[in-house]
Amino acid sequence: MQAPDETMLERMENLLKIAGDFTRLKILYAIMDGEKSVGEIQEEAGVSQSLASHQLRVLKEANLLSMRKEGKKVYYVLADNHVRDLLEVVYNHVSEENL
Amino acid sequence: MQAPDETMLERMENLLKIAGDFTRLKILYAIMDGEKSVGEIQEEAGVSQSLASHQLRVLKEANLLSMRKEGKKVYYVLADNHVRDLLEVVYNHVSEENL
DNA sequence: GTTAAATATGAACAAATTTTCATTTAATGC
DNA sequence: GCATTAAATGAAAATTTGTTCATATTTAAC
Repeated sequence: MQAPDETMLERMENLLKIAGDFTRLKILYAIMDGEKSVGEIQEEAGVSQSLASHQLRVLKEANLLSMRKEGKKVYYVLADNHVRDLLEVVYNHVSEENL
Repeated sequence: MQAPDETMLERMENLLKIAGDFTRLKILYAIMDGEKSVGEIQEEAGVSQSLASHQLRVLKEANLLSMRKEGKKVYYVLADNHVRDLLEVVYNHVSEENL
């Protein structure tokens, strides 16, 4: 098999790096079922306001999330189903691990 | 959807972190088609002997690789097809990105 | 037992990342 | 306008990570 070119590998690296963080994983799962406000996300993920906001920005910049403002609140959603697929594959892998 | 428990999330984090590195991605693709010796891997991935060895250990400890010794040489292979699946999903995601 | 080849290891350094804390901006209601 | 709520931001501290360099181990050949 031919390995992806450097640019592709870099993008893959970036996506994996961004998904590969405990806080961000919790955030992603918090909005699996649909959009949530920052406040709801921080509560469900159990992280501080600032941390939620910082990591939401990271996820957004990586195009894993999109957002919408309504009044004082900001709502985030998964950008598409790739994220869901990725997390599913990863979940399946680790649940079949025999440790 | 119910988020995976903390232990699962940690394992997922770990797998994603380990896959999310340029050098390690190159190594993984180097052995996509079958086992290779460390020497072949370092050449194909274009990294130093020491770096190849260090990262092979990381991949091995994460159970992404298994190895076999034969004479002076050590051969590494992908541990299973999950790795392939994961990289495929990630590749598909990034190739559909509109940047 | 020496030498050479292949791989592994440990320590040190540089760089990147995650988190916290304090502050700021934006939107609303009074 | 002022106060309040929600979210974002910036800088600093804390931690983790990736890489290199030098050295060690292992195996085989002589």
